[in-house]
Amino acid sequence: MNATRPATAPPAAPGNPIQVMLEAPLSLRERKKLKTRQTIRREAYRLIAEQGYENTTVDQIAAAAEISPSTFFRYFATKEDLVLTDEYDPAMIEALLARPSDEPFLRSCREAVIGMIRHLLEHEREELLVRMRLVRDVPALRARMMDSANDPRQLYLTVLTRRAGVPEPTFTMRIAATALAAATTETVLQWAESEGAEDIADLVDRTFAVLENGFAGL
Amino acid sequence: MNATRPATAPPAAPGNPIQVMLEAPLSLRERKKLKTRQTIRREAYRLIAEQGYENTTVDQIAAAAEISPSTFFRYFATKEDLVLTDEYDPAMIEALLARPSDEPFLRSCREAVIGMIRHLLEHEREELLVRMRLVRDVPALRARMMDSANDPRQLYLTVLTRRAGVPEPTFTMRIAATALAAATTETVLQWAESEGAEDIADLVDRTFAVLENGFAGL
DNA sequence: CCATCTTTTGAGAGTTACTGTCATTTGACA
DNA sequence: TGTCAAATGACAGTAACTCTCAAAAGATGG
Repeated sequence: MNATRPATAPPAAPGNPIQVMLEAPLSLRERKKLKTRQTIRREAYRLIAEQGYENTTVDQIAAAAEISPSTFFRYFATKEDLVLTDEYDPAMIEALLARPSDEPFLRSCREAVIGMIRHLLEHEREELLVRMRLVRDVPALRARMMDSANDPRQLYLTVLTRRAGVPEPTFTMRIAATALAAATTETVLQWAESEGAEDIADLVDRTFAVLENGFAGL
Repeated sequence: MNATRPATAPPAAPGNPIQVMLEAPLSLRERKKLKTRQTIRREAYRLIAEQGYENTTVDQIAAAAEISPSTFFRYFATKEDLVLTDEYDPAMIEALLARPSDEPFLRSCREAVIGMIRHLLEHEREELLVRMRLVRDVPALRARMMDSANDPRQLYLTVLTRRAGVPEPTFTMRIAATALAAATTETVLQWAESEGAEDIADLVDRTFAVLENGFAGL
């Protein structure tokens, strides 16, 4: 995560660590890679917006991005990853681990989730909405969204395990992480359902209220 | 079996409704269909046990079941459906609706889930274990398992909505159904993880304990 | 039992997401 | 500038589906 390893004196960049990480000095190669990745995504979203997800083929996307289809799969393992991949997990883990470890886990999560979402709303609200709409509408995406590789479950599990200082997660932790991941994901989907009209922080609050109260009143 | 003619006076068959439903007079056509379906599944499981899920092609399954590949897809919309399709939802819904409607929903669920699982263990423990092992090991299956079409989420949602006597599920209900579905599915997967050694009823109890107590102690 | 209608099936061709290989290009670095 | 490693493109292949159409088999009315 620091300089490209190119031991060639990266210029010191002060500021918050995330910024630093994002604006780290990149070699020409890596700048190109990043640019290609962005181009692919941009062209893909454009085509998908025009024609729909299923009607847009990888070949079309590759053509629009001016790369070969082979190259597409070097950037995204599957077509679904175009929509499902993000890079927030490390930040989430950090935010969660930063909370006092004697705080109830649900509370830690609520704070971390709300913090993350605030950040997303500020910086890429539109993209988030587009993505969630797609996940909402395309069955293949909805399914994959819940896959353990891509979803927050592993994240919660990691944090729970580390907080408890045990080597392996317990049964209870697995259940908690799974339920929590499903609930938070569903919350964002419900926000997309309202086309972003609802206050997502409020929705998150209501979600955690259900969980904290043991599903009371149902 | 008898009555090749469903339209005219099916013989009254007393007994429990499920039995009746299952042993209903079937036309020759329908009996054949059922048999084909069973053959496909049996041959598929056999091949999968020998070669693994990914290495077993639909063409192989079709050949083993002595049908054409086209026909395979008339019986199972996708290869995944071979493993993921079951017919327990109606019984689950009934069991849930049969519980007193002033009972806390979580308690109703626990009872219904345990009842259903007891039934499964008695009648098809091995098949359940095989299926859950597959779901556990094959990413594509794990992913699809969580898809709203195949999972218990819709089921819980239906019951919650009907119990409340409202036309549309509320946000809270959606969250609850989602979390609950994820938790129960994960429980069965964890049971498969132990190769069926753990007492599944005990696992279910522990799962509901986590949910009822608002994830306390984590 | 026959004639007709409907459902089920098989054959085959086509699409698309993905995989693997190999030669060529391009940036890194000395 | 020359050498090496990473990135790319061209190409061939696989397997899960989809569609269409004609043949086979069960259902139905006489």
